[in-house]
Amino acid sequence: MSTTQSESHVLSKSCQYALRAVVYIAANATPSHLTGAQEMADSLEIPKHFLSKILQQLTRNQLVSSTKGPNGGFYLSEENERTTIDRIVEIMDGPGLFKACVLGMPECSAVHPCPLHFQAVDYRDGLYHKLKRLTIQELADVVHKGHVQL
Amino acid sequence: MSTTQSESHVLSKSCQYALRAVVYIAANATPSHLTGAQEMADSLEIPKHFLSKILQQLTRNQLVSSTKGPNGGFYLSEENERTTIDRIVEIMDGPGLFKACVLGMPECSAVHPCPLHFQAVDYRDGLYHKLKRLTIQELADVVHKGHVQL
DNA sequence: TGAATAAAAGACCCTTATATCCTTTATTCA
DNA sequence: TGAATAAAGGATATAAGGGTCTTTTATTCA
Ligand code: FES
Ligand code: FES
Repeated sequence: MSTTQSESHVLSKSCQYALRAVVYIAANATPSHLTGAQEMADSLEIPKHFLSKILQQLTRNQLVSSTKGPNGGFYLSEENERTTIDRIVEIMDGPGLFKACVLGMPECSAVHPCPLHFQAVDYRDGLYHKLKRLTIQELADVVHKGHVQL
Repeated sequence: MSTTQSESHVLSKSCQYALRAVVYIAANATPSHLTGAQEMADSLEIPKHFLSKILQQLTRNQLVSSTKGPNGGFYLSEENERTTIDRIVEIMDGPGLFKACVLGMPECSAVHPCPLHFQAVDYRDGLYHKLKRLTIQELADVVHKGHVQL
């Protein structure tokens, strides 16, 4: 009589880690002290090698910047700081997360709605539009002001 | 330079299938013709054996009713019809889906918010409260009136 | 009673997400 | 130059979700 529950989530773990890491970099990296993967892994309690993979993906897609070697690490260019959260989500979890039907139907629109479309769509779109306007820098500011956990 | 994207989702596939199946039963089962797993699998285009597993889980938890043998199948008792959607989601995906932090932090509250808490929480709660009040029967009615895909 | 039917149950496999390890490349500085 | 450092990259391992198959149990009805 074992009731197996598949753990579901809005954002994949990779995406959650990515967001926390980027905010961490924004809040902690300075020109004289870049943020290393090790430091981040320790501080955020994310498996180091997994974090590295994620950071690689983000740098490849130019959402964060990095330099190798001693005193190397990750940082954000001015342009990176203006990146909006939805871009990170899109890179990590793909586009379509905020487009897809909650019931997994092939189409999602008011013309071909599923039974839950009208209950779900405003929630989904609401969050999406907020993330579209929210920048890394803005999140980092919130962290600086304290009162949020990372 | 391959950018692997982990597919994420609000509801697990099992849960999506469960919801569609239950609504299908509500909309199609009659006392003289119960809904069989085969019929549902064909109509909803869900792998039959996988669907069976899911239906087993739902019947074990008394969210749907069933009888074996010829002319057997699934149906909803009056009580079943008054089940709210959130119960199904809870059985399939576990509680905590609507409680958990979007960034995966151990706590989620206004007292210990993550950087995205205030952007995400009202939408999350909004959907949750809708599903808490919405019954299977109400969804089935929408289907009967047409204009929704299943 | 027994053949047919359909759900219940359990064992098993495949794919994907998550996580770890090892090697290579770039950079610093003594 | 060369030793040390840290990211980049590739290969591999583990866990969970998704999916299939076979056997068992309950029910109907000829
Ligand atoms: S059709 Fe299902 S959410 Fe839009
Ligand atoms: S603490 Fe992250 S969503 Fe509430």
